[in-house]
Amino acid sequence: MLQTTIEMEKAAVILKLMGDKTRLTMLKLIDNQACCVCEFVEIFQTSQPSISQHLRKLKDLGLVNEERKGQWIFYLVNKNNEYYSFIKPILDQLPNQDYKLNELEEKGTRISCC
Amino acid sequence: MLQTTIEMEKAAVILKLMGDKTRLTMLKLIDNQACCVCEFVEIFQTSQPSISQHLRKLKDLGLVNEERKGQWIFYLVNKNNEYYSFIKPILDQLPNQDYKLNELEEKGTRISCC
DNA sequence: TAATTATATAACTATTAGCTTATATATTCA
DNA sequence: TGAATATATAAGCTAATAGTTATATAATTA
Repeated sequence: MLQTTIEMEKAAVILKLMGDKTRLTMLKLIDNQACCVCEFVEIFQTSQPSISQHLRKLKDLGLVNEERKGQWIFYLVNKNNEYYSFIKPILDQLPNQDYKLNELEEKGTRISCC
Repeated sequence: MLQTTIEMEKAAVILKLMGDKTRLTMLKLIDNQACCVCEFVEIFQTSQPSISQHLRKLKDLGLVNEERKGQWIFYLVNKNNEYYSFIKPILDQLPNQDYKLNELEEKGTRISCC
């Protein structure tokens, strides 16, 4: 078969991280477009440290990249990560979450990255 | 797109369940062939209640089916479950675990279901 | 340069999850 | 029917996880 294979251990770690609604939604969102911490705070209506801690876990596994743009730090799914091919088919089955960003856009609280 | 879609909430619950090495390996094994509790106990070298509790969680979500054959209860991935199409592509990326059953076969501890 | 804004991190707390031990139930077999 | 085998479940313990509060760092702006 042409299927890629991943060690069970690693797969379980990744799936556990994805098995959290906040992190899963984050990944789905930033598979398309970069988002900064303060946007996540508004989208998920939770505290900034909570968001940062979720992002930290995703970053530690290499699933996301961060990029500072001035005072903001933008996060984006790391498509070069060796496990991207594992998570991509999962993300593709999830409902699009872009409406969450559109809501920010309408409220004028979207941070447009240059 | 022709992609199936699943609610975020449900997806997160399923991924969390799959994010455990024991349960993930179980699912991969019984995607092909039925296994009974005592086989899992031997494969994972853990206690019977622990195995039963893992299976219980998978069963509660409808991911697996059980079928009694005499004194044994065999478990199998439920391919009729509405979320099977969600988990199948994940399982397909995992390395085949059948060698674990082959080991039982050699040791003579495989329970052959009629 | 001081105040403000964005983010990260550390410490603490509460909740959850997994395992163990003990026990109950169901089936088989002598 | 009584003993043995297979499985489930409940209760309790411990470890892991997620969130909160407090604080530190970095960049921006007045």
